[in-house]
Amino acid sequence: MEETTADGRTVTLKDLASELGIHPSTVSRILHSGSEVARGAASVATAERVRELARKRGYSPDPQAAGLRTRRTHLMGVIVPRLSDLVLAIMYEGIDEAAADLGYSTFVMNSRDDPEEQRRKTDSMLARRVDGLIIGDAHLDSGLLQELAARKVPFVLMNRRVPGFPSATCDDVLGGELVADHLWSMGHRNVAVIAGEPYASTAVDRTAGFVDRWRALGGKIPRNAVVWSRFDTAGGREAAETILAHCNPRPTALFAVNDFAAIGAMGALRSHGLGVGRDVAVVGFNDTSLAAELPIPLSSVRSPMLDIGRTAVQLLKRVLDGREVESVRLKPVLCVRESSDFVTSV
Amino acid sequence: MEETTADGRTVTLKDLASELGIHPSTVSRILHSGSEVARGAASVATAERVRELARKRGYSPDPQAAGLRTRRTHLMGVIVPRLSDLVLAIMYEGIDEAAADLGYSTFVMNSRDDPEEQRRKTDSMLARRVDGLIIGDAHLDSGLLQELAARKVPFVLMNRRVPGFPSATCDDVLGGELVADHLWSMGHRNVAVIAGEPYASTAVDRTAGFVDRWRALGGKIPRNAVVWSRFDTAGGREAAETILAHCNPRPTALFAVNDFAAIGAMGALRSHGLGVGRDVAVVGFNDTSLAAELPIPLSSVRSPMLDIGRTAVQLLKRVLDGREVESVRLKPVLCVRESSDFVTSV
DNA sequence: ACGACTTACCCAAACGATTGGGTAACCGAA
DNA sequence: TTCGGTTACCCAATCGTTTGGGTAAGTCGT
Repeated sequence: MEETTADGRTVTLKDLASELGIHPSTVSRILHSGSEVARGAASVATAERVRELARKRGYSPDPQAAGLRTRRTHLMGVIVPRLSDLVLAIMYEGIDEAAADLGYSTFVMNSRDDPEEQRRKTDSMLARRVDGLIIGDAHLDSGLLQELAARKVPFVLMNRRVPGFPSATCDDVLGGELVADHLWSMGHRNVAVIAGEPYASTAVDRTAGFVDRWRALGGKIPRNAVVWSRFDTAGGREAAETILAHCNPRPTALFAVNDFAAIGAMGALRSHGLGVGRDVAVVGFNDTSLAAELPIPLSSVRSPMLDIGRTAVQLLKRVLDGREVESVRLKPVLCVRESSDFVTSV
Repeated sequence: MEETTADGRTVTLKDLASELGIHPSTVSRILHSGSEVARGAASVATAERVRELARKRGYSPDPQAAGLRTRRTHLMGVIVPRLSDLVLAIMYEGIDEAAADLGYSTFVMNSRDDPEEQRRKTDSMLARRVDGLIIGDAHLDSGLLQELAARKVPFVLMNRRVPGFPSATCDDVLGGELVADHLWSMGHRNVAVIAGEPYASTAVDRTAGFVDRWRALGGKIPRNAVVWSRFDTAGGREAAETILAHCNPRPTALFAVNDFAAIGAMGALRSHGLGVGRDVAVVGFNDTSLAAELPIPLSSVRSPMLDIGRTAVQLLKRVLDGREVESVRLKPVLCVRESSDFVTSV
């Protein structure tokens, strides 16, 4: 409601207090705590009058003033590589929802995966006095996290993990293993991986899970069959071109650690006259809403993106409450579709 | 940098002042205004000493305290249907960037296009004391905007417009016209429109632009060839199914007011054994990064999403400065690709 | 030598909420 | 009667900045 007084100002505690002829602190105590502190602070009758008036005048506390006094803003800062990455956008929706449930609001900023920008945005968040940070763009090789920890900034990681820090992620290793099992069982023996950016644990873990399981099954993966790439469509296309140019014999299956890269790869295959889901199998990761809707539906590892976001919020809340936290790895599920649903013979 | 004092608190104006043996207000005046107010407030030498110490101690002003005093938060609230809609995510990137340039931070919230939720999020933003709102989910039939205007809340619209309020949008009517011209010139005479949600000006304007121009060219569009739908892939698929089921003769071209709906439509066509870009032309809208990368590249109207976001910020800034604002409609460009790049005969 | 300016500061009151520490009034028990 | 304990409040300081209004000291003009 957020009403204003006759003269246009927003309603304050003092307004309520003077209208009822009681002291602002009493009003604060009544409105502040559900009932615990209120009990003992005022009579039931007064409490009711206060609450009634607050509702009537549409009082809403000023978070600036409260924050100034209490030194907490009830704000969580979220840093992601880019919100136009569907995966991060969905995680953010989970965050937004879970944070609202806990009475927190969230700030998001894009770092474009640029270390310089990560620093700037982090500082910008801290200048805004966020209570804590959810970092969705952690690089495995960056010192930023150590610094933050040294400065005792409360934070948790999301999406990507870094050993030694609490994080909410998908079990990416397992995801890679699921794909290895699937492709192996469909008869593929000659595969390649579009591996993503080597600074991101998502890329590294998915690739490692796949490669290690593949070898455990008795398969071989030559060094040049693992191609690091950007996470977007163009990156996937380029990686696929590289694979087609250098791998001999040509792989019968591609695992891209990201749906967008997979879509790019499908485009490249098609340009080379290869039938996706017939000549070459393609499997992506994340099962974004597009995967199932593509002209040739894309097999993909479904990661619980909303839950990852929600979990990150819960972890950060625990950190803010000074409790112990442990990293959470949520289980993915493989969704097999037309793009890899054919048996090939050795 | 955001440093802390020996005892772990963050550095305040008072800390700087007492270390230099001057009054906090003097420090404030020096740090506050670039040079205008500083001139006359302190000697050049003192000013330099203050700035030097501020840098050394990593002083950053507390926005809570400043906001409490000045009654402005330097916060812009942004409300979008959903950030997982790539179009809105990109506009938000434009906002984020432009707002940062002006010294503002932004809050985003998802309303899921639900009127109830729009109210809740708006209130939540105002409770946070944002200086103004950028509304990206305006419904043509909602009273919310009138209420906000009556309450003198500073706001501008983005993405969707509503007559009577300032907005930053794509010239959607023009976009629709471009598609009509294109399809007509390729020889199509029998077309259908996947029109989107009727409460969104984007959908209405694009459809109107297309239909009006089509008729102006001498074409006909039966009533059942315009199908309202959701904006996502599934919505596009359903709408295409409806069109295929009810339109006789079958259209040779489909215009979807949104790339995702277009992708869904391509899926539906394919399931019916129709070749996109051979039997049926498909044109989408927004030219999201996917359009060009699809197995069959999708023709699409490119809308300047980043600029729309940036413009919205500039408009809101003008409103906050108490200046006059006029709505801005940015020009789109048609990108023709394989999905509609064939000539058909009548 | 006197007033008028200017320079370079200081003072104190806000902004709105929170919170540790009162205290007056009343009740019941010893 | 006195004391302890409640109940139902009030008081005042505090968070970190900002800002309107001082004022003492120095400069300049006459």
